[in-house]
Amino acid sequence: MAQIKNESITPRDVDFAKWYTEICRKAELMDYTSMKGFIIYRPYGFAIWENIKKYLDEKFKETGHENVYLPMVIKESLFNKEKEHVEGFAPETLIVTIGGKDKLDDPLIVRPTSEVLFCEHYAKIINSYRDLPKLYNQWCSVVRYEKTTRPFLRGSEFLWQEGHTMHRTKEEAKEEAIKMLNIYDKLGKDVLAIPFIKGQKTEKEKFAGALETYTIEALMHDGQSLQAGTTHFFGDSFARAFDISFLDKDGTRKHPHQSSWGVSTRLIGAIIMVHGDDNGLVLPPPVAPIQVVIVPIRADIDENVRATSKTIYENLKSKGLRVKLDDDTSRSPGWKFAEYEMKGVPIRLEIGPRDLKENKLLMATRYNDEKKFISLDDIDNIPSILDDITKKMYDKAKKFLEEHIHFAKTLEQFEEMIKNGGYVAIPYCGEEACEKKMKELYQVTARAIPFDQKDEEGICPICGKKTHRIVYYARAY
RNA sequence: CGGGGUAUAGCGCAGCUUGGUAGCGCGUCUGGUUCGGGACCAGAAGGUCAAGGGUUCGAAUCCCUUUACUCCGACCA
Repeated sequence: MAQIKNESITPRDVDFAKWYTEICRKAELMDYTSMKGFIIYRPYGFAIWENIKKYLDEKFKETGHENVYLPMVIKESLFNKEKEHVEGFAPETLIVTIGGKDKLDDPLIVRPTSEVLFCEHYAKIINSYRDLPKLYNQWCSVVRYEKTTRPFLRGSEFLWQEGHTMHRTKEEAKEEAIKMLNIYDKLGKDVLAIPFIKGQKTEKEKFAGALETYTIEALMHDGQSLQAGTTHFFGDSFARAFDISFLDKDGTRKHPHQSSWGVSTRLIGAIIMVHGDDNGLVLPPPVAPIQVVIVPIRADIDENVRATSKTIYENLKSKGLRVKLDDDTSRSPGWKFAEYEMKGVPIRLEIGPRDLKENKLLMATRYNDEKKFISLDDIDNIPSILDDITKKMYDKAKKFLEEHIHFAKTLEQFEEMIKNGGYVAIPYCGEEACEKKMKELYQVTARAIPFDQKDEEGICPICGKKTHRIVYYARAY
């Protein structure tokens, strides 16, 4: 159990929301601007995003995707082509109506997502089965004019990647959506140390215009669920609306099938709320802008401390680690300890004259708040210690997740179980009316129909219909 | 978009009820002593009191409008 060392931050269990925003600011991840919902990603926060981006970009390329860049505005008449899509996004679009001094006849919508732009382009470049699949991805920002905003979780503008792909067959497009969901899941395990629930969205919760939406849901420390990423299978509805077709091998003209998928800077919010504690941020090593910080003690008077710190710094750097040597003697060690804990640096090495005489130094690990002596030779093991930290953080989060999944057969059981937060599963009849009822009764939404479920007969506790599926409900961000 | 709360120095706040010279703590800068869990002393800098309007001889303070943040709902990555 981490003892509270930093008195300047609101404890997590006292006021989770306040704790969250304090971390965002005090760990120097972001700052507000005078435009509602538009935030500044400060270097430390942006670096986390860059690390996520780097991992994903490699994975995308490994799986045959190409990066492109499309315009940030979409003219209204183009946007209006796919009915469901428009209805889904219309309430939160930001629209440019003036260019120079002239009022625009066809206003420009600042992209809330780029499906229609991709479709307009695909219509021109897809003519033959040989042109398929098209596997495009775009790194950009999108604008959704939100009514209530929170740093990283919900803003008027956020950074993301959006993959948009076109395929010859329905099966292939659907397979793509599942494949990318699995890449996100792997990102969670390898990079974010966050276990996800993988599943399908209900009719009510799926993306505007999609046939099926798949989701990764993460459980925050306060028991609420966060939709961390989604992938969509569109079928050929957009292709029909945008008149995209190709001549297949058999000589007939067909509409290609489409997928899209995205994760956003919301993942930073997930990292904060899954791993953070009362001393601040706790970063999994793969995303940490600083993985190891070296704090020399009495470096001003001790040549050995100074030289050894430098040697260790160079050594770790040569291993490809992101390491910082903080030899600023105008700050006390105590100040530095608190500072790097607030910033969630996974490993801190304290190098002082006393220990150095015995050829050892202190290693503090952030995620479990432990300090132990290691020998100078152990420095070479730090890369594997960092890997281990990622695994342990994942295991810890997974245990928390598993402890917060329950199964209810009746509404009475549901009511009792949902009080403690987390997910409560009930038999899923598929009726939207039942979902709405659940929301009215318990302020919960259907988060996912998990892929991983037993084929057991159950009865929807709302309408009484028989079913073989279950759905997870939770309060959500 | 509905209901509440907030806005005074970089951060946290007092001052407002009862209008009359802009305050405190932390941080910042300088010098010195310090340095193994947010050190100490001395000195200094830093503010159109969110913005706009009104009342008044005079407004941080009273009135109106707008904006942002925040919490609770409705809507969503």
